[in-house]
Amino acid sequence: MYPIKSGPDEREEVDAMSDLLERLRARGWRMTSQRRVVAEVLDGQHVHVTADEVLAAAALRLPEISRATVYNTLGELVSLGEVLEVSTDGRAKRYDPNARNPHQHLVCGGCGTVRDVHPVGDLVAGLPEAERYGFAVTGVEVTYRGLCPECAAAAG
Amino acid sequence: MYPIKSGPDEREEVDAMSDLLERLRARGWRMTSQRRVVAEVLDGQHVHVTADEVLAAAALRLPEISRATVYNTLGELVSLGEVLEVSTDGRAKRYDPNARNPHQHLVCGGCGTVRDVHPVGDLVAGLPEAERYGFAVTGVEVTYRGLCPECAAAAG
DNA sequence: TCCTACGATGGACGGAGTCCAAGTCAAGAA
DNA sequence: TTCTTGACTTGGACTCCGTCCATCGTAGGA
Repeated sequence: MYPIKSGPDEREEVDAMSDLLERLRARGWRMTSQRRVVAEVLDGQHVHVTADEVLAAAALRLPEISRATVYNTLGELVSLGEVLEVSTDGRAKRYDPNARNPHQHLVCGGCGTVRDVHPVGDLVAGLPEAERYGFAVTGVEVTYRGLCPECAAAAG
Repeated sequence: MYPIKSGPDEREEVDAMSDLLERLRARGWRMTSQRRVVAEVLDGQHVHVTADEVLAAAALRLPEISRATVYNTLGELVSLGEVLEVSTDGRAKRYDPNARNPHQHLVCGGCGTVRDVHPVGDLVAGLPEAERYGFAVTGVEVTYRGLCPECAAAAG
């Protein structure tokens, strides 16, 4: 029913998947085929996908899945902390399945590609006390901007 | 024709304004009443406004101004480097007239207030070469997240 | 003053996301 | 196994943000 390719890496992925599905079930998620497919699509991704891309990928397995369901499910995964929402360009939000591993983003101004990166040093510490205006600073999001090798080459 | 109020503070603002208008004229801007009004609206702002807020404020002075004109003018101001485009949430872009002074943003997770802040150190340098994946990194945007004193107090 | 190319207009359009009423079904209870 | 029920899904309408385009208007140079 689900055209899951098999291969040498498959076992590990399926196990990671079960972890995610188990965590979701443990938090009281009613496990529907739609939610399972959305979770699986995200879990297999190593890039940051848009809701539309999730919908397209999910529809390959479950053609009748609706846009509203995809948005609902993504929203729930975000509020459960399993997925990060990233809006790098003011256009479509992207979803980052790598939420359990703290990281920042490197975005290509040409093609929009987003890569996870890991800067060194304490980023929050870079903001002096005098610049905090009494805020309790709890986190920081960093987006590095540039051109990927392909776009840089195309730009001459 | 232009219902510009006059008052004790008016002189200073008009001078700063003339600077901006002069810069724009020097860059070959054809000075229309619409562009003048949009530039004036932005220049008077110390907060980060949406295109819609700019339109509303501009329409007070020039009721027949169109949305397309406001977007065009904002786009030009951005590409001239006079105004920064900021998208802190995935919703409407905001425009930051403080473009001539490099800065980052501190956002309150409670009320959404955005403050300009000035972190110390070279932020781009925090990204190791090995983490750049061949990208030509040209800039960095940092958003510090936290709670402002009021929201922190309200949260207990 | 006249010309003309640049800019403004406003309405249509498109993408992203939300909302809602009606139908469906997962999973616990009996 | 078969209810039962309320959480979930559907799809279409809707909103919001922004862009496009044909047409009209006008700033500013000749």
